[in-house]
Amino acid sequence: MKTRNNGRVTILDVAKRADVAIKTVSRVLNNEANVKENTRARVLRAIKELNYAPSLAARGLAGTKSFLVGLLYDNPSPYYMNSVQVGALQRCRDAGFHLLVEFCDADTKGSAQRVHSLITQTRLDGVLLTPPVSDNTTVRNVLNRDGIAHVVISPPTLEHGVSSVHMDDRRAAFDMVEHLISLGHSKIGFIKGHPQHGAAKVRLNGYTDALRAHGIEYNPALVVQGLFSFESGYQSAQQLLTGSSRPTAIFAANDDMAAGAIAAAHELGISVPDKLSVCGFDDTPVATITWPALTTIRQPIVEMAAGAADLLLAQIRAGSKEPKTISSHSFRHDLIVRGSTAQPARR
Amino acid sequence: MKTRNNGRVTILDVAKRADVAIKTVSRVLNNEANVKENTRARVLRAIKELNYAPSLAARGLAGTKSFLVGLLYDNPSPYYMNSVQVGALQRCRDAGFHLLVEFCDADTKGSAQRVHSLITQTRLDGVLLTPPVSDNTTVRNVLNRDGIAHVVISPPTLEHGVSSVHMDDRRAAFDMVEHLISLGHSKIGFIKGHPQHGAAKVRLNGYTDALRAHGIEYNPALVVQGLFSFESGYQSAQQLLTGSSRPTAIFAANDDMAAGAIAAAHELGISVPDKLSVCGFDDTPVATITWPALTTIRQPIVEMAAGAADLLLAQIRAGSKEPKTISSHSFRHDLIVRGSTAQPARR
DNA sequence: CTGAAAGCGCTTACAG
DNA sequence: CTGAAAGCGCTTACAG
Repeated sequence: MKTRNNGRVTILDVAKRADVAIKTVSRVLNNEANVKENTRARVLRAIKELNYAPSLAARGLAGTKSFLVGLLYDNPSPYYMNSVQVGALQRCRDAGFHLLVEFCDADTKGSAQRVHSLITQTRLDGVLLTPPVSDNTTVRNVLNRDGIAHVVISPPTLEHGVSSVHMDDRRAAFDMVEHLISLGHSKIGFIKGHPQHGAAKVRLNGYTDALRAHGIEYNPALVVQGLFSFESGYQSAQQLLTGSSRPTAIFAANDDMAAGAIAAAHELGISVPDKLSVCGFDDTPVATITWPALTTIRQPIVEMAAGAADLLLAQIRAGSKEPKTISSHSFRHDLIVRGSTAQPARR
Repeated sequence: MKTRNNGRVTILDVAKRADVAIKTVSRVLNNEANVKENTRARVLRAIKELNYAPSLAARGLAGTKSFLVGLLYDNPSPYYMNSVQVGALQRCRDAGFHLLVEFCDADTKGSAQRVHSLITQTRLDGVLLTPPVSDNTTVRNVLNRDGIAHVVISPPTLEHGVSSVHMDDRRAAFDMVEHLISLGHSKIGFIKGHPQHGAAKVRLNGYTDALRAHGIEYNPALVVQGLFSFESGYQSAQQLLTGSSRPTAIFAANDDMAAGAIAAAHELGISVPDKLSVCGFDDTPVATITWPALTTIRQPIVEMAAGAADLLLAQIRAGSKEPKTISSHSFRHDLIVRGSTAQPARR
């Protein structure tokens, strides 16, 4: 009998050594019931002695699970992405799953086709969607059609039938503006996030909510469009600070833009926080790198990603049992006050 | 004949539709020679019509390739890691490979065992090592023993028989110090990188080289230990700036620490660059977020990672043909002068 | 230039 | 509680 096996240790080697059938080894591998304690111990010993690890390809081909989870991303902030990966990776590893990172151009028409190919090729057990892919309904439709478990991280809006982890961005932005108002500010500028990112709009809503709640009239001249980048924050702040109605505080929809606003203030010789308060959103490391350090909203990204992985793994374990296990998990935000906000300068 | 196929499109469906044997479809899939143009076209059409994508698990199990590349990392800077991933991911995708991201604790004894398990489970075709995993000889030994193609990104030292991409860190640090000297500085502080990262030592060597080349005596009081983090840069700079021999310039072994040094200067009321020049290394986005923006060394991380992926994919394609194709690629650095360095203040 | 058969290393579906 | 057989969807090794 010829064989192409390159001396790799297979389930058959383990079975022989433990003097059982391969099916029994398989049972031990998959933690199935109905294995005598003694037999299980013998198999485990053989596995250890042979340094055996089962082939994912074979398991995937024969069974229903690939032990592969996909992480779809597109161009997010490096800090954000890194945190997501750390959180997701840890849970996947603990559960014996591997993480496949795939770039997913949010704009392109071809994304649906590419996600479908990815799934048929790799037989992904589940997929994690990060913003702005979270907003992409085309991709989500493909996932639904192909019956692939998925969890959306920070979806633009909460929907029935969609598993997600999220934070109350609107409330968080509200809290931040209230913080500024409580310091005595009323001319508060706002730099909006990327127009195509769902969370961006919600943060603007929180801003206007807070103004309304405190009887401050909304002034469109104080709201400018940003793109979530340092550069866009810099330009937007410049616009606000050299315009006709100069704010005493600027709230940027993320930390990078807030850092840009601080740079613009430095350049214009406007000292922060004495003459201008600046605050951001997310509490990425950027927030402590600026001078002064940023008052911001802490978003627990690592925990959220870990939570998303937990939800996904639970769905995968449940399999295709009806009803589908849809669940969402909401995370708390925190207002982090640092040196970049203070009372407005006296006249 | 019962079947467990869940209505998935397989190579057999394609073969039937194109009226050929599955072997012929396989040939087309793998771009093998010896297929009549007409036949190939017929098969390709069937593939398109059926929206067929071959199962990686089946290909991996039957053949010699898994189409999976591993990226081993441990705790690097988010910016660095993100850039590496972007560069590697793009090339892998273009070549039809998928990227498996795996955390690899550089310290732990168990890393060898875990890497071996990873390889036997997933049958990775190749592995990319990022610093500080690049320094881990235990992991590299496992890779060699298991005969897995791998490329090391920025290894601590260049070795024969190891494929790598790298930059001349020593020369780059030399250039930076020479820049400071040319501005008129002679009391130049240095903040060292993490003691366990290979590149860190090399940058220190470049610093001492430059001093020697310009007849400036090495002063140990001007060299302090950092950890590549913002916080460690902050503390190290504080130490340098409040010590007995205060430098007129500080060169930090990466941008994060340089940002920390700028923060320390701000806190002590020492203006940058008027009273103190500060410079970093890497040219991450951090370098443009600080105020003033950092003079630094640009390291082409995305290009280096893409180059590493190219080398790895070439090795994989070459297969186990002797002699092993070991090659290294050296990348050029650039000195980027921004606002954080200037002539020293006059007495 | 094309194809029929065996095999990759597991799990599924049964049987006992 | 355990096992023998079939099958997953491909590639390898041949044969023609």
